[in-house]
Amino acid sequence: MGQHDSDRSPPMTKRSRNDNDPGNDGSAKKIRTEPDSQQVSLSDDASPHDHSPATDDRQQDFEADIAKAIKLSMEQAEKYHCGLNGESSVDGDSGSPTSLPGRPQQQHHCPVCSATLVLSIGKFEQHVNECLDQGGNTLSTSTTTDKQQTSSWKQLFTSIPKTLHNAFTSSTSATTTTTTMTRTLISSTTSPRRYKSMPDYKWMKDTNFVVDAFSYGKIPDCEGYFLTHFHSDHYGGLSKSWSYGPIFCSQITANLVKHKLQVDEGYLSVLPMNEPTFVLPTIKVTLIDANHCPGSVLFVFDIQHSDATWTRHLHTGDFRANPEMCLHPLLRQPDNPTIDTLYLDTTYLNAKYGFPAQEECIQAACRAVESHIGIQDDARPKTALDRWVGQSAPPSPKITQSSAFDALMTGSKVANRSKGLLVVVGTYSIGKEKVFCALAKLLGSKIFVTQAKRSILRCQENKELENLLTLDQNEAQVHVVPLNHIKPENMYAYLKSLSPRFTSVVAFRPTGWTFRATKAEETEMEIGSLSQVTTPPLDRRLVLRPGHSSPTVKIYGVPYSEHSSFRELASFIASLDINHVVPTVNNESEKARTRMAMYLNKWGQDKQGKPIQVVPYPAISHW
DNA sequence: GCGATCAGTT
DNA sequence: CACAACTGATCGC
Repeated sequence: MGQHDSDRSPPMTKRSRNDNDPGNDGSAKKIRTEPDSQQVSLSDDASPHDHSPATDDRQQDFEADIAKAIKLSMEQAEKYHCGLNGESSVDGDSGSPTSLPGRPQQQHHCPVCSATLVLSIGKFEQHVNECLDQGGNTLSTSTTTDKQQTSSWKQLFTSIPKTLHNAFTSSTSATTTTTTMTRTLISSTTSPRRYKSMPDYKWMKDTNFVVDAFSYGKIPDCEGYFLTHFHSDHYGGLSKSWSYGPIFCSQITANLVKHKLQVDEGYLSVLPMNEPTFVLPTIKVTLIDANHCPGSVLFVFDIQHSDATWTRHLHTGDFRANPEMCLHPLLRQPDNPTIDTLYLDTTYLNAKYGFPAQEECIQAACRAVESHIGIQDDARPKTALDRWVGQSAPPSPKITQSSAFDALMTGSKVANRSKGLLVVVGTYSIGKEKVFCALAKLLGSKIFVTQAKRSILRCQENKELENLLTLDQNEAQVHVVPLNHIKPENMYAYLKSLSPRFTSVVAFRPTGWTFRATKAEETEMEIGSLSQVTTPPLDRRLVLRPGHSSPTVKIYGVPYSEHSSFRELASFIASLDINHVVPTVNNESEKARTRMAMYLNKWGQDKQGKPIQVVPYPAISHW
């Protein structure tokens, strides 16, 4: 996102950054029972959630206008910042935050009160801020003086929670809109950090818990911070100075948080896997493996109400959906309660994202390595088979023959033939372990990692994995390096540094976006019914093609994703009983939101009146 | 010098 | 160009 960095804390401020953190929208409510305004209903009583194209377009214009206006306001507010606490303003640099003299007046739409206003940008900002301050209950079009604007900013970041609380308890659709809008505006990319507020979907409904929300400072009334997994875009804001409340997560994630961020152990509350655990007298939480990265979990929240009834919500964090999850004793239908609200990882909730199962990718990577072992064999006379294998895009039946051929060779012979071949796998700090483990197994090799990487892997408490690791580059034919190191120049240099132990290198970049559905597949997915979308493709063969290829260096992208594909998301939704879905990814774009709502509504309709059963699968590990 | 954040990169 | 997630640079304190 193109962030503009025009906003710095004024030097004289006495408030700490955290004090400035608004943590505002919606944060002051008690138990939340309002439906999130962005959720999509999958239930029979599916209330249409106003996503007509016309509305969206206008909405988009509003947001764009407002984002601009807000940015300007922020800059102006910045100048006043010293006065925000009601302390005497420091004179000097503040200057006059005028309404930009010389600007023509133009028509604007206030996103809060919906009024159409003909005002200069500066005056318009004042109006919007006033509206925001009042929780959207004003229809006033009056402008404010500069001084009033100052106090209006103070209010926005200190008093809004109360305002919104009131708004929430009075529960009108207008205030719901306001809440969402407030969030949208303030968290827009043009806003300075300390004004960032938390999106609604971070609150777990019917609780005072938040999920993956560490970058908003202290969140008022928040009783617990849940962390789904250890990736920086989810733990962002966590550091050793964390003191805002208990963090609930898996053992592996807790290990990583301790090791990498030095968060005080006292704040870490490890929950067991697969075992409903009371975190409050009326709330139990179950962790289920999310199939994303080590330690990643789904959170099942079961909440008991005062009338002794229970409500269930499921937060997927980041996840790669598979049949195993839907067959989990605590999720499978019909043995378990309906999921009222599903907080869904919608990263790839778009028909253009179709990619193979992880197993298929790993197989394909293994076949690629096998083909290079063939090429490496200078001693062996060239056969027709070798010539096939040596082609850059060998037809897959011949690949199969190659695998069969290699399988016939004795272990030592394979090892000998591949001795000078180095296999490099790129990873982020955690994740993609299955890829390098499978390759190491194929080659009967250990895995080279740096010390730093080893201590990260040790957080998984997996002795089998640890025993495969080595710190000696020469001892392992499989090397794990940071993903962004895998580019041609680096690989040539790396190979040279390891000469003469290794003579060629095959490198893999496992990443989700290498692969795209064909246009035809995309169209079918786009318009297909739920059962059509969940139907697997007939041809699931995957042949990797190197993105870079020379006699000594080959680099392959592998469509190895740790997020669900479009088809898997559809399969997951089809396999469970769900009332509502709240997307947790791609929410910033109106276009994406509309698109996601469209799919979810359609699928919801397709499910009507049909019994819930797990979508047929070729293996329990994938659809 | 440390912590936080953003732009750039694959 | 898609995306997620990381690194390095830069800023403020």
